[in-house]
Amino acid sequence: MTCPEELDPVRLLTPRAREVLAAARVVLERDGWDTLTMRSLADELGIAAPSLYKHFASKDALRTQLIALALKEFGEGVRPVSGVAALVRAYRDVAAAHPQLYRLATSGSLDRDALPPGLEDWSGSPFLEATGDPHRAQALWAAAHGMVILELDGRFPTGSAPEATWDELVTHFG
Amino acid sequence: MTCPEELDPVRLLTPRAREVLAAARVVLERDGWDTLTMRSLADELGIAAPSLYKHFASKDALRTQLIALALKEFGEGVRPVSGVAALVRAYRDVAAAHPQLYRLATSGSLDRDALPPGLEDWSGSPFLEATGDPHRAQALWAAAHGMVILELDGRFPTGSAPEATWDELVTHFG
DNA sequence: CACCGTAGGCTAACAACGTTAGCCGCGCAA
DNA sequence: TTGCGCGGCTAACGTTGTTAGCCTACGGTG
Repeated sequence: MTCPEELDPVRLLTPRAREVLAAARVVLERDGWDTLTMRSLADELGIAAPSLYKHFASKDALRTQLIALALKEFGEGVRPVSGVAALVRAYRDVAAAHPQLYRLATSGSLDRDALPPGLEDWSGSPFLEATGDPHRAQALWAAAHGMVILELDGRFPTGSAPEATWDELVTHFG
Repeated sequence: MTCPEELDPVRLLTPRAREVLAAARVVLERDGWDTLTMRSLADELGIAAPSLYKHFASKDALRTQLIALALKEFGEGVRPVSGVAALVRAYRDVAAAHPQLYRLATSGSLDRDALPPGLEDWSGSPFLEATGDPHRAQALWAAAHGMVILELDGRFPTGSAPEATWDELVTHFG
């Protein structure tokens, strides 16, 4: 399932800006957000750091575009899906495939005004479809996110969450 | 319920270091972690920034001590408690009372070697007591954390999670 | 053809950040 | 008295995000 075109965040970017964004993705996933420096990103592109500001107003604006990209891709990666178990499984997998992007997209503040209107809702709608109820959807999403982010941050004693813990979650919401 | 003395992270600190830590708490809750600067913290104490390094080896070491403090206090704030509903309620309240400290303590990497051994387990044990099963405990904790952190970061459309969403969570795990 | 705006680079520089080096004064114990 | 350690200080470094100002190539328009 692919994202409706009017929600595609890349749509409004100039071609060169898309290349910058793509490079930022690579560096992000390789180094993490805090280690992604305007200079290191510029190096990746073979240009000087200040040149980046021809394409993005600030590092934070770049972050917002990366988040928008993530919402699109995660939304696509989790759709189509039927049933809570499959949704949770897909959510988990898509996060594990791009851990740094996931963390960036789901942690800290979010500049909603800079996002294509409707993208955030579209990205989360599979949870609504799987549960049939808005509050159940929110609760399931929060639970799945909690599992993923704690696992990403190595907060479980075993390092990653045991399969049985995931099963527990699915059981309660299934 | 109070934390066993041998788990108290403040125990090993010099008196002056405790004052620095207390000031850091104030500044953290007021400004947030990224805006807490070695210089701003020093200002709060009326000293110069480099002097802080007489008490903590780095900003990250300071962060670790704040996290240890948080584990202790959150563990205390949530105990004694009986039943899933009451635990979730207490968890939510204690996080809402110190949002910045909560975010700091539960996000990003954790230097376990610098924590009093057993503190992390002790802090999480109420979930084990309330559920009676390790995996259920982990799942419930992850779900509660997901709710709290998404709410703190303003990720719910309504700003904060509706009461009904919390009820949903409690219902499924109750 | 001459013109000019725009896209996209560049260097130099700034302020703020975490951090280090090196120095100094006080108080207490041998 | 001497020494030492605790807890301050200033000066400075490298790195960060960011700004200012300049230059070049190119694509359309008079």
